[in-house]
Amino acid sequence: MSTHQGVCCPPVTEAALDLESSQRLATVFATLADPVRLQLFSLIASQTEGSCACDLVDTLKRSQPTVSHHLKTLYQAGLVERQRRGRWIWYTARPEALNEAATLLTC
Amino acid sequence: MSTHQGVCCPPVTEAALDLESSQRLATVFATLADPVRLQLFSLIASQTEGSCACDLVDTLKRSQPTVSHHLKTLYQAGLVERQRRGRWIWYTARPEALNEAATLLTC
DNA sequence: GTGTTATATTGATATTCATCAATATATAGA
DNA sequence: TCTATATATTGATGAATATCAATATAACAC
Repeated sequence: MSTHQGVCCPPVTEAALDLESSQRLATVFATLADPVRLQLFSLIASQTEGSCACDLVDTLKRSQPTVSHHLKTLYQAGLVERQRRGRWIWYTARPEALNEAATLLTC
Repeated sequence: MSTHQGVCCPPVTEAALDLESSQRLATVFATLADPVRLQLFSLIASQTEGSCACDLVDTLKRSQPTVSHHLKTLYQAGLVERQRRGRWIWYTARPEALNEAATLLTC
């Protein structure tokens, strides 16, 4: 963290972002910008043992392909990890990814 | 901030969000999810005295209506304030809004 | 008043993407 | 192998939105 006019500033306000940095950061926010996907992430993150994908369709009231699509998006953004257990796949949150995003916004 | 299984958790991971909460939070993230809009906000936030809208079109290399549209989005999301000075309108960042967003992500 | 400049709005278009049905892939059990 | 189940992928569609040209509004200078 550095300073700007004597006040501690997060990266977003410290200096103007160039287009490339903006694109990278915007991708993080875009991942959380869909309400269904955000709820999906919250569901997974609220269970320390993670969540079985088999349980998420019912809770979200979305089709299986839609849930699978959102899980893929979260995975590719580094927000969740996946682990196969037999026929099932369990997803767990990566809180580090959240911290990285928050670090961009605050000191 | 409360705890979950003995570990301090931000709201997003503390408990599963319902759909309504997810929609509200997702709106905050969606505002920052466009690279041009994020860069625009960063430009404004990096100047403590704010930025004149008249200077932003050249920097962003977008049309005047496009910049105006993004400024409106930022304003409606509470991320910036506007102030008319003669023929010009100056925009300043509201860092509180950033803190609110970050608070959702971390302890 | 007229003219000039700064910003906002309207309307149209193209792109992105959330969603689902259908299908494919993968794993376990018989 | 065959069947059943869990998850992923493909393809199509509709909705949301980023973008711009044209126009409108607002404020100053004259």
